Amino acid sequence: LREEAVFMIGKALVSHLSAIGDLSREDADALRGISGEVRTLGKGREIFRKGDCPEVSVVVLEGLLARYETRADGGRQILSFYFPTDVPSLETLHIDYLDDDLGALVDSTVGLIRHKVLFGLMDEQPNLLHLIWRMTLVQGAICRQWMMRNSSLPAHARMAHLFCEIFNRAKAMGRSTGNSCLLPITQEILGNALGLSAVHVNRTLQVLRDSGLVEMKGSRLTIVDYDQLAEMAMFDPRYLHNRALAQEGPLVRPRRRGS
Amino acid sequence: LREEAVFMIGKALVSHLSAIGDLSREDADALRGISGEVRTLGKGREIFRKGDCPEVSVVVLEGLLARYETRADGGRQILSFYFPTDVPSLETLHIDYLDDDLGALVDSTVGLIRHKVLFGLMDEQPNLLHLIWRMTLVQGAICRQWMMRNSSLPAHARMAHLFCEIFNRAKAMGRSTGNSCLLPITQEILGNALGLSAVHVNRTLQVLRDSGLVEMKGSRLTIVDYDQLAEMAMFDPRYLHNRALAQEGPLVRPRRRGS
DNA sequence: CGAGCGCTTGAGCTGATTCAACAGACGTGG
DNA sequence: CCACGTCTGTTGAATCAGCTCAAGCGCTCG
Repeated sequence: LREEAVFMIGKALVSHLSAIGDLSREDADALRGISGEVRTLGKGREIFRKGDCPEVSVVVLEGLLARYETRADGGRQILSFYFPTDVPSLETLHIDYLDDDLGALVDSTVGLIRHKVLFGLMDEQPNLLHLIWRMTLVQGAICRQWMMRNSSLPAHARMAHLFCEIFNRAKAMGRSTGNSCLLPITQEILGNALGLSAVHVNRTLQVLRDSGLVEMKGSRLTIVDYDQLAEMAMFDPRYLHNRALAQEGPLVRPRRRGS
Repeated sequence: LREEAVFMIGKALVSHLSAIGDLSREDADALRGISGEVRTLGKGREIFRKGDCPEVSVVVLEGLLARYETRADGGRQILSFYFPTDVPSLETLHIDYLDDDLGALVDSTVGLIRHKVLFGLMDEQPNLLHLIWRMTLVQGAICRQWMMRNSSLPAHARMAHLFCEIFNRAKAMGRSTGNSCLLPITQEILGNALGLSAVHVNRTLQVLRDSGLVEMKGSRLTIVDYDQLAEMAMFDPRYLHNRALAQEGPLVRPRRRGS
């Protein structure tokens, strides 16, 4: 089982990188040859803390991680979500120390790859270096959208935008089922990401639900009316720089659900 | 004059990169050998637009650029400021197209370096590749702070935080004079960055001014009481990953982690 | 001199917050 | 198996931070 899990690290990287760029056969083989430690993380556990200087990078295999900053008053701001195949903490390859915490929002399993291994890989396959660099840049693009969203959209559009992003990311990684995907977070956590109070998240969510735009129950997010949701959020998936989403047209609207 | 200006491109890069990492003599010489086009940009002019796919990277030599997104309702969100020696649009090295606009907030002069030149440089000096990559990651760290700030700080702390960042960045690049630095922006632009209305920027600024924390007149920002300002903003300059600022703040030794 | 831009001020409004209470689901231990 | 605490979601009421609208002021520049 654990043996098998090790292969998951390479697989996750292959699937993530080929979604944002061209992966040659050799590149893919090299990635699949990666070995690393597989670790399970209990809900709420942190894997890196502000100030850490890790020698490994993390690949999410299952579950959900988040990067967040805890404020003095106890509140926290979530800076990004990491779903399976995402690679948080890539910046530790080139940066002296971490600015914020990285933790599991639910029970999760992650792969740890030593930087040494990654550097070796990138030395031999320059194309992989470009793709990994690109991955960090895509994360930057996502971060800018979060900032735009949290700074200048009203609550309902803010929430709609995040839902669109999450669903699109899930879909792009083959992790959506029809018009729904996993999203195992509480309303409070949603608030931490959106910069809203838990109470207001609750009320805003009700509006979206009652307008027939989304459902959110259990740990599953269901997009009932994507077009309207995307319009409300002014959502344009191109910032995700994901090939599976690239054709979604120059304006806000994707073709048809379930295409 | 223009001949001289060309050298500025290399100089700017040397000074910026050596502030965030170790630059060998050869690295520095290679950078100083860079040639590129120098261009002046009138206030309000854009150099890149959303959707562009430029073949050059920009180095700010003089003035102030910003990356911003214009919303449907006409409002805009500024996503980052670029002061002299900053390199916006680095992500175009590895990404298919730009997500937002890049424009000059005041009359500015920039250097344009062809990607080909940069790639050649990074091929020959791997250390430069690492440093340039790191530069993109530092920009990511700054972006996350902006998100934190705009999502979860009240107006006065938000403004204080931005002022601290701007002053620290200026100081780190040797562009501060005593406790002041250039900041040629209107209150409206400040609002575009902070996600606040111009009116509220005005009132908030008055509070900071009347409390004896900052002055802002002409195009100059003066930090009257840095300590109090930084405390109000919970500002910790380490996210700038700049060596000149490393010793500031309550020092926590970076821990080594991972195995 | 007038025009325009940026700053300032006031008044009223609204979106979001806080505080507080309660209901349902879940899991744990007795 | 039930009793209990905990965690999540829901609701109401009061409050407040920040917004909009609107007017006026003081530059600077043509």
